[in-house]
Amino acid sequence: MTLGDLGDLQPVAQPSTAELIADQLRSAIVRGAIEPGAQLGEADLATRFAVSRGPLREAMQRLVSEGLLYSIRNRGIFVTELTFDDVVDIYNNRRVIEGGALDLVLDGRREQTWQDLGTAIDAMRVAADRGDAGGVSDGDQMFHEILVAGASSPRLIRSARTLLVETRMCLGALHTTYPDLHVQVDEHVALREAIRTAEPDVVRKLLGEHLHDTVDRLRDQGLGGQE
Amino acid sequence: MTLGDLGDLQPVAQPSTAELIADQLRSAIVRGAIEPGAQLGEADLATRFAVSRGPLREAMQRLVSEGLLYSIRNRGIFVTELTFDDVVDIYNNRRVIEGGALDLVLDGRREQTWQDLGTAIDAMRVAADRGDAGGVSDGDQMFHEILVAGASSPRLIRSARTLLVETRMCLGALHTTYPDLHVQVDEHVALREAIRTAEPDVVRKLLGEHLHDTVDRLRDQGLGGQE
DNA sequence: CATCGTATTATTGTCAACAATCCTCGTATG
DNA sequence: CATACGAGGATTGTTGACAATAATACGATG
Repeated sequence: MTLGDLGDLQPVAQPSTAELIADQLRSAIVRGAIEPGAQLGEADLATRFAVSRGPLREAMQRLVSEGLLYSIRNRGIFVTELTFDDVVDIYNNRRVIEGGALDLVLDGRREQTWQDLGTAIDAMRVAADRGDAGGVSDGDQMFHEILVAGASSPRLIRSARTLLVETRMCLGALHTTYPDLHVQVDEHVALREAIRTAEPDVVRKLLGEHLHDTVDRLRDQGLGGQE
Repeated sequence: MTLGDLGDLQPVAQPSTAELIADQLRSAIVRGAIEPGAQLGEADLATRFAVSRGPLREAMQRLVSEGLLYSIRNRGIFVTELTFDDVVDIYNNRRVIEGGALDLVLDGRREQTWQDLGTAIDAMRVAADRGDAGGVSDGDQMFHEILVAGASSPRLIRSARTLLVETRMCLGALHTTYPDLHVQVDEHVALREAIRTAEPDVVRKLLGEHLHDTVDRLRDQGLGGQE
């Protein structure tokens, strides 16, 4: 008995409980539901997730190795609080990672990536039109995620993911950094067009400035000296 | 009661048990003591580490999030096996990460980093003189770790660590890739000198080629098509 | 003989109880 | 009054036992 054409079906991935809890926790932290510096009481959280402390602890260990949490022995696990130095480091890393991804994209997948980025642009525009700052921020993240995905490098994608999570962490602290939402959209539109047509050096520079601008805005608006 | 000058003492870090076990496991995997694809039996490992299954599972979750292990629900946790595509991806990422670190180093810490790299060079030379391939490999890793440390970016350092671990994983599979150990040393010496004196573009290019060479050697020697 | 169904066994997933550590608050003492 | 000491409570660290799932081997059936 031979099988017919079933399309490209992929193996079902049954995520472990630890992974599920880790995802929940991560989004809770990003959303700001748990504020930086706060301790994650095991008993409390365990009942909240309706699981025992065992799986919860496993999940927390994952986030520790991602750098979202830190643990002090016999005291507990806490949400990492980002200093301004961290913000700088995060954006430095984003420049490195996304810049590296960009190089790979420009080396043969420009058109495809340009097309994929359309989804994010559309989402941003719609959100901006109705003044939905959160939606624009979502679109922003989507844009950069798609950009990195264009490099089709599993490791770059993972690095970018954690960096984007950290980005949202500091953004969450001071809600929307752009004066006008449409400015944010336009910046990404320009970047997208450059990816299709401009010289590599130019695109690269544009991305660098785009990320540099954000860190400047963050410095001006919120955390001046140090956290 | 005021305290006198105690030097720059830093907070004592009592690592959690999970972290300790994770370190042990990581080195065991890198060393090749556990071969890729192998399942990590919990009961067996737990007795081996003289702990219960709880802490062990926590440690394994860390390595899962690092990508060294992967877990299949209700089946177990396994050591990830690197395909040739992974090798390419690892070296692409190393180019990105170490290249990014290099940019930061060249931007104001050239002399200092050049000096720091001396340690690694010395270690490599000594090892090469007595034909100790493993020692040279250690020095190689140290070199790249110091290089990235020069950028003093916690996140770049962590990314680089993970990548170096993965590098050693595939290297471990086919023991020493250099025809002559001294060639390997000389390549690093050239790179180090360039970091002190050469134009940024040149240094960057040199590093890129250095990493590219390695992947070529790996393709020639061991894994041709896939896996 | 190949295939399907089933019992067995081993391994993972989960939990609740116990031990160890730390924080807090009250008390004693100089 | 400030400090040191100690009891109590709460939280984390660890363990062993139990439940659930999947791999294996064996026998039944077409």
